[in-house]
This record gives sequence, C-alpha cells and structure tokens, in this order.
Amino acid sequence: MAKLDFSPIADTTRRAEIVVLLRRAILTGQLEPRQKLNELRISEQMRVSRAPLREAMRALVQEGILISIPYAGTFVTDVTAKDIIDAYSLNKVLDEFAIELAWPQRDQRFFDELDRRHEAVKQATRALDTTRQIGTALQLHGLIYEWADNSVLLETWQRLTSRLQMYFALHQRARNEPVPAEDVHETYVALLKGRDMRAAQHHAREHIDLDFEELLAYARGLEKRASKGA
Amino acid sequence: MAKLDFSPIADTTRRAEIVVLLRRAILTGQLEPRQKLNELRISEQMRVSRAPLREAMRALVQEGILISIPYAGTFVTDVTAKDIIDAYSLNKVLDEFAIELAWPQRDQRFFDELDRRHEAVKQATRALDTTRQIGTALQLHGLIYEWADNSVLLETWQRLTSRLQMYFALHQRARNEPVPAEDVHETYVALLKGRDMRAAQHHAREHIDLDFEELLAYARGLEKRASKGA
DNA sequence: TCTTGTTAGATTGTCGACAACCTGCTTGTC
DNA sequence: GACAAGCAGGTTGTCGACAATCTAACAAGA
Repeated sequence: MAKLDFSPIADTTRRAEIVVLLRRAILTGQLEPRQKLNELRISEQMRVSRAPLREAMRALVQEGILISIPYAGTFVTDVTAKDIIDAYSLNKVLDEFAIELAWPQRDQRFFDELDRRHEAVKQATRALDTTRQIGTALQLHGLIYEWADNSVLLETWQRLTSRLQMYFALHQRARNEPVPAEDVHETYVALLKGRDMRAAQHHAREHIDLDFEELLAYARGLEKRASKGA
Repeated sequence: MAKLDFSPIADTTRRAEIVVLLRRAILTGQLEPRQKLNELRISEQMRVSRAPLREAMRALVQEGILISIPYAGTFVTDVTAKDIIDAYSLNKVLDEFAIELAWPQRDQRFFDELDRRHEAVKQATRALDTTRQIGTALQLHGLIYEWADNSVLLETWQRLTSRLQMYFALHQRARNEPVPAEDVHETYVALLKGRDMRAAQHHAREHIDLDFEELLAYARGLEKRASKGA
C-alpha cells in the first residue's frame, strides 16, 4: 500500500531454513516418495540438532508432503494415481472460483505481473531447466489466486501446489524431457487479459486437462510398479 | 470395505495427545484469539517437556489455528470479518463440489450415517450443549465430504472446519444462547436423501447463508473492538 | 522532556543425552 | 527343520539445560 514498505526480516531460525531445504528436496524429487528420512543422518548433514529438524518435519507433515508413523519414521508422501485425479479435479473447481474472484480485481499491476511470470516460464523453457520450468509455471498459474483476495483460498491452493509440484517433478524425471507447454500459456495469458471471463474459466479447465492425461498415464505406471514391488 | 476392520492403534506419543488437547482448547474457545501460548507454563501444566509441546504447536501452526512469530511467541490465530467471509465463500464452492461427487456414491450406509449424525445434533441441541452442538453439526455437514471419495478435498474441508468451528465457538460465547438450527438440518437431510441433486446443492448454499449474516455481524463487532483496543 | 544506551528478567530456540520402542538376528527347544 | 523367546543394534520420542533473543524498565545525556 505505502510507497515504500520494507519486507519482513528473514526468519533467522534454523527451523525455518530447514523447512525450506527439506521442501525443496522433496518437491524437486531429490527425496523420492516412500523414502524414509533418517533424523540423525539429516541433522548431521545439516549440522543442526534433531530438535529443529523434527519441528520442521512436523510442519511438512501437516503440509501433506511427509507422513509420520510413530516410532517407525517419517516418509515422503507416496503419490498414487488417485491422488493425482483428486488433486486435479479439485484444482479445476478452485481455478474457476479464483478467476471469478480475481476478475474484477485485475489492474495494471496484475497485467504487468502476468507478463513478468509468463516471461519467467519462457526463459526456463529455453534454458531447458525443467525444475525451474515447473516452478515458474505454477507461479504463473498462482497469480489469479493471489489476486482473488481470499486468504483461505490462497492457502488452500498453496497446499495443492506442493503436491502438484511433486507429481510434476516425478513425471519429468521419468520422461526426462522438457514440456512444450508454452503455447498453452500464451492463450491462457491472453484470455486473462481479455474481456470474456467465461472463456478464461473454460480455458483453464481445458488447459489443465491437457497435461493431465499424460500425468495420469505416468501415475498408473507408478501404481503398477508399486504393487509389483511391494 | 471389509466386514470387520480394526481401528488403528491409538498414537501413544505425547505429541499426538498434546495436539488433541490444544486443538480442543482452541476450538472450544478456552484459548481466545490473539492469546499467547506460554510454552513453559503449558508444559508444566501438562507434565511434559517442551519438546513434544513445541512439535505439537508446529503442527497446529500449519493447521492454521496458531501463528508463530520467531522469538516472540506462538499465538491463537486471530479471527477477522474478512476471514469469515473468505472461509464461507470457499465453503460454498466446496460444498457444491462435494455434493456432486458424493451424490452417485450414496448407499444405505450413507443414509444410516446421515440419520445417526442428525440425531446427534438434535440430542446436543436438546441438551443445550452448544459446544457439542457445533461439533455435531459440522460432522453432519462433513458426511458429504467423507463420501466424496476425494482425499484432497476431504483434507481441505477439515482445515476449513477448524476455522469455522473457532468462529462458531466465539459467536456462541458472545451470544450465549443455543442456535435453533434444527429445522434447517431437517430439510438438508431430506434433500440429501432425495433425487434432486441441484436442489440439494442449492439448499446447501442457502442454508449456509442463513447463519452467515449473524456471524458476520458478530465479526464486524470483533473488528471494531480490535481497532479500538489496539 | 525527549531521546538514547544499558541492563535485568523472561521467553523462545537449540543442543546433547537418555529412555522407549521397533526390527532382525541368534539361540534354544520341540 | 520349524517356531518361539530373547538379545543386540539402531531409530524415534522425550527430557533437562544452555544459548540467543526480545521486552520493558531504568539511567544518562542533549
């Protein structure tokens, strides 16, 4: 609001930094689903004691990307085909709602930010940096949620995003080639700048459906592999 | 699914029990919004060390009912009028989606459970136990989410529920009289048993709108009081 | 009187050690 | 050889103590 507003001082607790490190490791696929997190080993690698590490893990458990089984350990949340279906179907509903809320709030800053994030996606795509491509694409997509001015909705979407990012990362690692999704974003951005809200909502649905089929096929592969392996 | 399935063994960690105790204290309004949680005092009262208490608090922070400021403390999340508006508007959207998903899944067990939970609400209402009335009403409402067979949606709703329960508890404490909401539930249950999905979805919206006005008025009172107090 | 520097107290963040618990292997018995 | 009991190793859960930080009160100076 003010002309000059300082950003909050960075959280200088070890706990907060550990959360960031762990989340990144999980979302980029460095830590794979079902993998166990050994507290002692991780705390030694990070040069911290187990207390802040455990607190960080408890937060990530609640965030849905780790699951904890008492006296057995904490594991990276497993990704099932059903999870992907569930997450995507909910995402569709939320998208429609977010666009509806954000639509009247659009202003110059919105359009500028839209272009900026779109550019970031294109840049990551050109650089063939798939991890960054995923992150930037999700950030582009998240703009409507930030503009919807509904804190609970935003929070909900951010939770969903974590999972989607996990799924995408796995997907990417499996195929090991960049997604040529630039055209789709082009249309998406254009529609968000336009005057037809219904069209934007409709496109958001279709756009999601596009990658969805691929992702789902991969997920089914995961399912099969898991039932064979276990 | 199976004819006989054992419920999981209770989590015998102190941490899990602390989470339950704290959550209940917050959702029933024993701990008021903005109130600070003194770790040392609480851990002494519960006869546990600070470690499991802190881990429990970290989970509740992620659950959205506590907020943590490094080196300052952990506080009960504040309730603003905007929060209530946001939560309710999202709840409407989710309700519509949940009914759509749950509709074809309805079976005898669904109807039985529906009656059982409805009965629980009526009983709490007769007993003038407002706290229990809130809890049972939310559980009745949650049935469609449990039957929707979408884990992410269910999880999302449970997060929302925590907040709604907080709001309701505050509301109740302020007016200090039971809600005569039985009639509304009667219609709701009947529609969920019927054949017209659209009607059920529509009623869910209206039903929510009913209490909403009251709650919002109270929230505005809170706002005013806060700006004066601070 | 207002501002600035200092200090004491209380609270949160972190650490290292111990207790509780699970898992897999070994041992002994049938 | 099969099976149960018990032991050993490793991991998680919990504890008490120490370090880092914040708050508020107080003192000194302009």
